[in-house]
Amino acid sequence: MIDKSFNPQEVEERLYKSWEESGAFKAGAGAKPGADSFSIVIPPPNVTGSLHMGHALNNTLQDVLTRFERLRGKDVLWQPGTDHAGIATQMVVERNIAQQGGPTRREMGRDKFVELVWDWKEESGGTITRQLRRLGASCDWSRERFTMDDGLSAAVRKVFVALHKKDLIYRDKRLVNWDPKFLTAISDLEVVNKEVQGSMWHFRYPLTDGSGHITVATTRPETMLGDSGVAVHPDDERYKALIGKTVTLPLVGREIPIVADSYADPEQGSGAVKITPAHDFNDFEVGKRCGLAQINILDEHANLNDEVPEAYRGMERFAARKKIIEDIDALGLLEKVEDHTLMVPYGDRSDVVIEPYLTDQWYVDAPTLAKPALESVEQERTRFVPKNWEKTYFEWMRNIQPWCVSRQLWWGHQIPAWYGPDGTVFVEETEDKANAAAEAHYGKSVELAQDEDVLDTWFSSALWPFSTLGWPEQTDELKRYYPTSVLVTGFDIIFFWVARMMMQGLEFTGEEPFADIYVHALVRDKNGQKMSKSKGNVVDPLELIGQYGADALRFTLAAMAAQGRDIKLDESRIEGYRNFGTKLWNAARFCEMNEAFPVAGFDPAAATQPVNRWIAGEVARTEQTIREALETYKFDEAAGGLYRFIWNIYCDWYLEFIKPLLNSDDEAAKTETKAMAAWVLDQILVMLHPFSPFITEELWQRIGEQAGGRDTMLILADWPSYTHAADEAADSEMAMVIELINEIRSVRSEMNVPAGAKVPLLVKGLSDDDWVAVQRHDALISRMARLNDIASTTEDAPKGAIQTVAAGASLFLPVADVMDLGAEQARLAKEIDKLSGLIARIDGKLNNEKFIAKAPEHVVALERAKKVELEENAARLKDALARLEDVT
RNA sequence: GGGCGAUUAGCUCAGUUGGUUAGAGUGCUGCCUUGACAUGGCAGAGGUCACAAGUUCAAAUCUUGUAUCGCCCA
Repeated sequence: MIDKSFNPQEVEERLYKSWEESGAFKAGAGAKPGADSFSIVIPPPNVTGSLHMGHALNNTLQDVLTRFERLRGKDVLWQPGTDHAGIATQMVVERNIAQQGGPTRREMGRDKFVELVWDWKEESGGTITRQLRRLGASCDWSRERFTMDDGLSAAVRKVFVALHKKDLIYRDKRLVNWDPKFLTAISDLEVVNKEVQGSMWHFRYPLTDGSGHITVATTRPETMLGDSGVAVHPDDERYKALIGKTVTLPLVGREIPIVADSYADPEQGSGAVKITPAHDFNDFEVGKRCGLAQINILDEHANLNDEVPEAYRGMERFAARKKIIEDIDALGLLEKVEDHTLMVPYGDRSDVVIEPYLTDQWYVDAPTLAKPALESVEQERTRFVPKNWEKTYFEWMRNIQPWCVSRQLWWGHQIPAWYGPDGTVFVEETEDKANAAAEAHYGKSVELAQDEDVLDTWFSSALWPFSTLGWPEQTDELKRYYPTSVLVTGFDIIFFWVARMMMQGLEFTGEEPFADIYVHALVRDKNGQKMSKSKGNVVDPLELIGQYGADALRFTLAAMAAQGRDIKLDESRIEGYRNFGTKLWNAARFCEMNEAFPVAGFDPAAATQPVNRWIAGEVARTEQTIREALETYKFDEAAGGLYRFIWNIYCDWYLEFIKPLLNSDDEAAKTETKAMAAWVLDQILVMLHPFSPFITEELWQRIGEQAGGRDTMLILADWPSYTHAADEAADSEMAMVIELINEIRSVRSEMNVPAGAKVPLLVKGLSDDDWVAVQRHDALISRMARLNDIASTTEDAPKGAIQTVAAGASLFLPVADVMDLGAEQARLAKEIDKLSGLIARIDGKLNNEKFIAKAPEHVVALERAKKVELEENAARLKDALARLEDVT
């Protein structure tokens, strides 16, 4: 006997284990011979990560697709894994060591430190994959990959070398975003610009010829020590005469030129701008155009270096700012200070102010690689869903900058570049090859030193769709599963990851890495705020799983995943969908109690009972809805369709309809009905399984135990394919029955007929066919509308009868003893009023010549038919009201 | 400044190519311990579809503008 309610905690772990151990998650499990492949690579979470709502949504949707396609018999691979998250991981391990009072990473040295990171990874790196299991993710864990695995590392080296040989990777001295906390370069995407209240300082720079001064305005006074010029707009009349003169830089004494460059904005500040090419991205460009010196005044910690006057050397950048302002002021050169709002770059992980910093770094020629990646989407070989995200992609790809891929970290793929004694660089996949190349170059063997830097984590993530399948080896998996079917991801990493996978995939495999890119929403809290630790509004998906079960959380996320819209998660929705699970559970219990178990070889098309023919048609309709919705990534429609079918059709109507049949003496009808009830339940379990795998599998197995066993676990069962269509006669018959019951229930409730009281029903004016149907369904109508008799009449309503209309007929409920005449009059009047309003509206249309002339015929016909029906109903009710008034 | 999106019931959200009496969940009200389910059943109240103008026989839906909010990129 099935328990009274579903207990997720009890079954989730057990079922997950049995799925995984049985091999059901493995690539190709349950595939039909010759089946098409369906593959997804997981967006690899950081190995340091733990499951947040975004992951929960992202992986729920992937799992829905994966399970759906697996049920459909495709050759499915959901490829899981994690990335090594360079800075984040290094940071975590450094912090751990510091907390235990251990040496710093520099004290222990690179090899020892990297070893400790690996130890940490082995011990703690599995958190998020364990959490994905709790969510029910059916990925092929036997193929789990890590971006620093040997195979993936080999792929990284191969790609680096190949790009280098094609000059698509090169070393260059440029300004980078320098993180002075982590002492590494970071990419533009890892910088967050924050608006802060600062000041605009106006400094006077004396002209070297003593003829006065020029005032420059700056938000970063400390950089003036590195100034190598002053720029004014070439058309700015105020300064035209000064172009070509020089100023003597205060505090430093350096003589620097005044140059003309349209970068200087006459409207901003004083219209003259100091130029510090080594410490500002715009100034760098101006400096190049005007031939100004690049003077680096900072060290890697962003303290002032030896390029500045002795008084400032070694000072921290913000302390230096303060002192410089004071010193300029003391010289009488501080003209004024204004309040100013400005954008300041911060490191997204370090949260310190980022310095533009002049260093040697490795760059990927992204502009070149971007071209084919752009065409792929333009020519729709890869499609964004929803489509509007392609604009974001285009925008980024068309303005893409060289990608700085070197990082001054120890945790990551060390760059496969070796330097000879004279600095000549040898880029090769292995040290041996580098040595050989060096020997060929120098004519003798020399000592080489490998580049100390590692690659940006996204460099290896960009290879994920093919490196995880074994590339550069031409493996079977690569042939079967690449290109992948769909990438499921959030829009926040379109730049970081999607664009880069497109570029590398095309460059190295010649094919787009995925056919579709489904971009899902961001999960926000119920007030629409982005969840973040600092705001403290983070909802932990694991807590929700503990509270409501994984199925409820998954169903909620899928039901709310409408395209192009963020998800504001309200816990009451999860509760509602948990209840939905309970509802299904009890429907299964009902079937069990009535010994409605699946019958082998049952053919729904052969059913004879109208209720059964009707529900079989509803099942087919539902299947079509779900399938089409999932094929177009409309997860919300699929979930909604299932919800409505299961609760509002199967439970609310079908199971109620069949109760009299199950208790009848008609053995044939009983047998058919039991088999149908069980068959529909099985269909439900299969179709709901992608969304709520645990409860459906549990029911599948429990029902199976009592029905002589199942051929397979639900996870590997077959998605239905029906040969029968809806039976229109059965549909309209049951629709008529439903209409009658609804109308009687409604009118009873409105007239306060006690819920327990059974009353007789008289029907007048029903068509012959409908009357036959009513008689056929006498038992269930009586039960559901709480009637003790149903009879046909040609007479007017008896005294004291409630009157209403449905199915084109008049319905009389003689309840003289409980009838409140006044209330009945009021009810009828209100009803007539409502109908009159509707009729007037239709008349408005039908009396409009233009409507008749221009609207399509079927629309006009529909309005006419509606009018006739409404008028009939109104006439009946008016009649009823008139007779009531006679009585009073 | 550029781009994208949102505004529909108290709250969270659906609403296909214009034609429905504008829906669901949750909350609210009334009734019901009716043999699957009170994590439930039945019935009900609740909406000028942000605002304005336009296109159309017909607008929640299309166009333009306004307001408010959000995100991304400068």
